[in-house]
Amino acid sequence: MNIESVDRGLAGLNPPQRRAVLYDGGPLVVFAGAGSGKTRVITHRVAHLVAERGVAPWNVLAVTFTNKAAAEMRERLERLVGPGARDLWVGTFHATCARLLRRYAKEIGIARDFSIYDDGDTRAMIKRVVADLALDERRWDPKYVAGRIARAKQEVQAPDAMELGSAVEEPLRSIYTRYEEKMRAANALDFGDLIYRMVVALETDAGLRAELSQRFRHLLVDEFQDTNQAQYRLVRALGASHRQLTVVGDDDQSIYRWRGADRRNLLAFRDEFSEAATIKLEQNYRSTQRILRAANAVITRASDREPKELWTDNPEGPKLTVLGCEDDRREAQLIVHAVEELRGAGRGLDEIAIFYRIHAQSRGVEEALRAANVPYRIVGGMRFYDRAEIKDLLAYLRVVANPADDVSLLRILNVPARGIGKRSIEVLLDLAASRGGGVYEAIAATVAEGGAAAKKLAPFVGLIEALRRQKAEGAPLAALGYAAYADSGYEGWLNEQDSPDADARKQNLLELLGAMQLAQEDDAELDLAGFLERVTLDAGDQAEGEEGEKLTLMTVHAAKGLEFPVVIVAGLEEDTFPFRRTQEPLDVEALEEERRLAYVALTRAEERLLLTWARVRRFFGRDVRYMTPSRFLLELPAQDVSFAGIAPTRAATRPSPAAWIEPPARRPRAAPGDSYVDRSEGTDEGGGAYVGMKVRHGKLGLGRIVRLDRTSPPRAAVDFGDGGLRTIQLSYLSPA
DNA sequence: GGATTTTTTCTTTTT
DNA sequence: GAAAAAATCC
Repeated sequence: MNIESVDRGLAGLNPPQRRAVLYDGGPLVVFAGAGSGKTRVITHRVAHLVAERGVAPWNVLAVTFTNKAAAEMRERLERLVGPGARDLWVGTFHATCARLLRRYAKEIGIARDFSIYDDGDTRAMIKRVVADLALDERRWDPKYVAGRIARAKQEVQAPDAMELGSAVEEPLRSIYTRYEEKMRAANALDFGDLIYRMVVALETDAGLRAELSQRFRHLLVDEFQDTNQAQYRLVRALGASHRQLTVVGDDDQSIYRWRGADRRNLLAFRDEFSEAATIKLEQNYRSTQRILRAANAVITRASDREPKELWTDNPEGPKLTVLGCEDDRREAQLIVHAVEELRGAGRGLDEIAIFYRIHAQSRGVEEALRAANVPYRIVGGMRFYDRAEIKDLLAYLRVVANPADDVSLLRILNVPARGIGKRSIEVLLDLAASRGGGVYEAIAATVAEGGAAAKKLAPFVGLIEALRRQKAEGAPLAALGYAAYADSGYEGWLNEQDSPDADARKQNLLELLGAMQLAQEDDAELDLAGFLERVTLDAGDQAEGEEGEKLTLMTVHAAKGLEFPVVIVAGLEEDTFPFRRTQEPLDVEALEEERRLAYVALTRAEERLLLTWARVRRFFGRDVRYMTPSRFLLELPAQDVSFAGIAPTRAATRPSPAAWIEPPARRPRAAPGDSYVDRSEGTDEGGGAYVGMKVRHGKLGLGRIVRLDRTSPPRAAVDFGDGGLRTIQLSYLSPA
């Protein structure tokens, strides 16, 4: 990573960078190409405002998208501005809004101690809503519904304004409505709410708008091409009056369309703030000529981009390497070989990063690295705070902090087991519904009434009450956490199990308690709600083990904003990168985003770039699929690339989709009731199945095959009529 | 009611 | 190949 030797003052800045730092005339748009010193411009601009123009630090708000970016910005600002940097408002959109929502809870009309629901909690809530409304969970899959509600919030659409594809989607609106009611009852906000609620509050309450515009006299937004509608409106509401707005972005690096981001916001901003000045940063300080040419070759094929030409004074550098491998295991091995070679040549492990398109690709590489004893760390992925035991303990704490938090309550009510089973929970839910209150109140009422049910519930109520008392008495965070861990019986439960798995869980929980203690030592003001907010909004990297030089593994998305001397990008195959969901066509917009993502990947590299692909890839540990090289590989400038292993030619192209479909050749030879495939044999190509054949599935009943997939094991898409179209392994089907 | 075994599904990308 | 869901056993 670059060392900033001349970070102080303006000496280290080139003319456009300097203009961006010093600009003093209202709204400013900075188009900042990859590696053009964007963060440096933002931090220097903030420092300039505070040090030279006499702006108070607490009047400056700088917004980023990721916690990583926010942390880096804060760190650099502390170096530039000194202790005053502590009073700057620097944070992600979500964290900033959460902070404001708590501070202005009263004005906005929410309770200050709200819980923040992550995707899992949100889905659990939607599941309950779908059940409440007696809708079919298969049709209204909580994950899908959550996506739709999230999108509505990104577009600032209340339930009655929700956009629907057609009338058959009408239930979505009911689900959304009911969901909002239940969230309010649970005193909970989801990720989308944090922005959405803040926007609505600002747009409807002129007083609040005036106050916050006054507070944030200068507003800077990083990665503006990744803003969605709600975030755009938030920025507008805060900045429209004083117009001291600086937005920085690069339409070529817009990679969050799926999260509602609209890269046209960058252009929309220029229209709306028509007096805005535009400054383009086009000199790249990061990469070699070759790397930049390769990246440019990929991005110039994108359509509809703001014209710009990235250039560099850096040396030509070595050629890129493209490595074709037989299969994914070999790919992982060869990557590890390359890493060891680089190490032998004097590279530190912290100078090397491996990127992949999806997290699932990490496993293979991890195995090879472990086998070779190469230390590594993974950014993102299965996060520490996603582990079941961690979420359990946090759920206890959330119930303590927010009595109305039903989702957390239901999570832990019977964990560890207290004899409160499905039936009892149903009764409690009914009781809560009929009393019109929360589940906890229903439990308390049941206990007060006495009787058989009360016997099992009373200790639980006692536990929660005791914890609440400790919290009210000002117990330190870690003490509260330990009390929840020990007194809930969780500790004893794990002790009983005496398995390696239980030991690992104990270890994780102790780590969480340690983290609580550290967090409070760091910030004495931090209360329980604040801690819970932090762990929800900043899932953090997996717990850092022992220190030391480590190789970094992450998705390309996680890599945005970072740079490494050596970058290895794995899995450059069609359908892997560019990614395509099985059976879904890759639409033009999605492909464009994959292209920008590839551009992001390539532009992370300073000196060396190794791109790998595998001809065969295994999925789900079993499926085998034949891959073809990514189109992005084929687009690289030949003079800048050296090829190793299997050559990536178009000739290696996959058989056309038609060839994938088994021709309707043989008639079924099996008698009804037989299975087509011996279930111990995963290699059978599909026996006598053919398109159009009638089949029976144990659960789904009768259906007709509409497509055969020559995967291993073979699968078929089967139309079950009312049951819908499903893709199922042939081994689960029998002739009908 | 709860624990244990088996079956089934699941893979973008993140706050 | 792991996590979630379902089925089965105690």
